[in-house]
Amino acid sequence: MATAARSTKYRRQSDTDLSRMEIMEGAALCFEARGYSATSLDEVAARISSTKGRIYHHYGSKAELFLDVYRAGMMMNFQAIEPILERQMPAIERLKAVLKAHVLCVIRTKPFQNVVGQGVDMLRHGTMPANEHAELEQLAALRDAYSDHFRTVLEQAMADGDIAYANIKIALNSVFMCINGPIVWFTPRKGQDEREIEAVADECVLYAIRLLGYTGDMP
Amino acid sequence: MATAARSTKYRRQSDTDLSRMEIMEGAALCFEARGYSATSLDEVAARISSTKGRIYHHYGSKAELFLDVYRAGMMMNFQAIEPILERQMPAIERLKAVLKAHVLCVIRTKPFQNVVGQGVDMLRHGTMPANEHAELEQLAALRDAYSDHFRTVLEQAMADGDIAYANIKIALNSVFMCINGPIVWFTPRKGQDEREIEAVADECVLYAIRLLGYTGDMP
DNA sequence: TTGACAACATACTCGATAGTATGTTCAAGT
DNA sequence: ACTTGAACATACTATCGAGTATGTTGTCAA
Repeated sequence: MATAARSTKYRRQSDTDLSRMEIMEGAALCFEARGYSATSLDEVAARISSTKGRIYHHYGSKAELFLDVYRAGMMMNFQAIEPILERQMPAIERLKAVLKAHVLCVIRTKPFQNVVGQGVDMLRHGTMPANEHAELEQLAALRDAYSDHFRTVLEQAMADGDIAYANIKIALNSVFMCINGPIVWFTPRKGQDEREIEAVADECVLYAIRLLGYTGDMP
Repeated sequence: MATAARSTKYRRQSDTDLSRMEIMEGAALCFEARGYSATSLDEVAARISSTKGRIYHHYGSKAELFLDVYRAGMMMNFQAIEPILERQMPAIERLKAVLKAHVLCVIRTKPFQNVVGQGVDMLRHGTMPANEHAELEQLAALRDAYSDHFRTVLEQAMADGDIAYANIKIALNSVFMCINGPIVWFTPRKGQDEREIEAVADECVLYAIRLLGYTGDMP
């Protein structure tokens, strides 16, 4: 009985998560296309051939949905790079690998990453209603933690003498601008296979490490 | 009489331009802080201690005001770099100079540049009502022309063998991401003098040309 | 001085949309 | 069979903000 109840609960939970994910994907596309405040929940619902009722069944407000998309985007990023951080290799190699993993991730999850970006400067300028503001800051902390992973690898590679920068804040910001670039300028074309995407990513990574003073070649 | 009428007209025109500029500055700050669609014209009016009536006296719509800010931002950019393009010097030196002029310009006119950025991806995603859409495309062409100036210098420096890139579209995008970075991450601090700002600009330029494979030092 | 107009301010309208209240369906449990 | 509740859809309300209509003031020309 406990088992039955639990299995039921799990199945239900799974259904719920599936439904929420579908909503989030539609929301991410809409937010990317027109921005948070220009997007109506009716649009989001229409995109997934549904109605606003479904969204409000799963989310308490528009802001709550936005924050869930934000969180999902950050999770995708962490999952992309964390396995690499544990590898035993020279810092410069780990840096290359982590940068490439990040670029591939942002290309593949572009709408979500765009929402992350919107969330970042939403916090910076204090939009967002007061009640959700707490969670927004929590997500910003997540973003900082993510950024710190890169900062650490940068400092190690700098200590090894493989790269050189003046001000780490500016250097890190510039690197992020560079590897997040595809969020802005990349447009997937019809019939673009995995090879081409990887080539784009490689070029972005090359520019990012060159920016840091690296003069070697790419593997 | 004709002279008197013209002088009056000119003075009026000057007053009008002053008033419009004040409105534009308020609008740029608001658009930067909360985005185009989240910004109400009442907010813009309040920021300049005025009312919506004044704005609608000078502009036919919210979109029209936005486009005027966009255009003003682009003009600031052109004025910053055009004198440099005519200088006689090696392409790589002209590249450095033009990059620095751009960075200094975006730092000094940050709110306007932010609006330019919003305008760019407004076109990309087809927001903006149909009637103003024509002018938006006209402004996008301006933006392309601006970008072409950089592309040209890049190609010359490449021909001289001073820099090296694989795909010029990706390289150019990466350079712009880098030198436009301050629009996003730069926050002016109290008592920050011209020297510090120039140091930030120099570092951005350094990263931008390193990104292109330049291995020399900065002057 | 008076008429006219530019440059606003004030006071409205009206459509869009976030949020809510209520209705419907269907699957699972008893 | 009947109940219950999750997962929606439908129908409504309330607010906010773009745009408009009208009022006010100061200035210049005749």
